[in-house]
Amino acid sequence: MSAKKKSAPKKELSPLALELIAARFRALSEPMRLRLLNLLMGGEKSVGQLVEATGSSQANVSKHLSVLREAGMIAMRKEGLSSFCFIADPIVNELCEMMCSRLREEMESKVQAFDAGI
Amino acid sequence: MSAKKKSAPKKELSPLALELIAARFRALSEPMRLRLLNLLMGGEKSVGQLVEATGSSQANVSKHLSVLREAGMIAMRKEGLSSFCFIADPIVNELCEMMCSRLREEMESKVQAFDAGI
DNA sequence: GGATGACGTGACTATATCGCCACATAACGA
DNA sequence: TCGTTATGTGGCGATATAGTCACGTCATCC
Repeated sequence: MSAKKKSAPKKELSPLALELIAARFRALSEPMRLRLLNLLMGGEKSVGQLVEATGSSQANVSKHLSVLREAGMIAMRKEGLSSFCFIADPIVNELCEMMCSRLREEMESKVQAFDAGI
Repeated sequence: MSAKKKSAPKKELSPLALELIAARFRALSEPMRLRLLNLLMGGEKSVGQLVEATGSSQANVSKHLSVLREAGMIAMRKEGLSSFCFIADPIVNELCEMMCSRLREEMESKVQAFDAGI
């Protein structure tokens, strides 16, 4: 074949791949879902615990958990009456921490620019 | 102070931080914007070039570029009649490549599970 | 000055999503 | 079986967003 794998001067992503990637980012694009993920980073929790921790309604939490589950970011484990959620994709931690540190850098640079009188 | 920086057993994110992080992920949650970013990974391009490459309308491309610009992911450079766009935040490459490779892993594991007859 | 090309922007429609409500479902105990 | 508890789900209204159309703006060329 003439195609060389390592060169790849221009790799166009297929519409399906674009939609899949967008869907995963979309799952992370809501503050409430980020909050739930942030809580789950401290270990698995039941839906009720998440409801109490967030102060939101149970229905709302349940729907957001469904979104995260369909995106493959969390998984559920049933135990008696309760359903326990846990992070199923380690990429969640990486992505969130990366974004957090990046935001912190930006804000700090803005503070520096402000202090410099620019 | 009693608070130790390195321990941080539970770090709750502020509503502002959550909204800022969500806004950045939201900018990446649309296939068309991912497509534009993917094109810009090959180097800076004018708006017209992006319009031609995507086949979308000029107005639509312009609006998506505005979203990416407000999210701080790209920047513009005017040269004569044209405006050239380029990726301003290196996190874009990392995030997209990370997500791409993660998706590839998942799909491959699904293929293996399918081949295994599960 | 007037015409042209490249780009941004406001108005509009269609669609998607959030949060809430009520209700349905499943598991457990008396 | 009946009631209680924990969770999932369909419907609803309000809001947000993608895409399109038309128009405005700015730089360039005649």
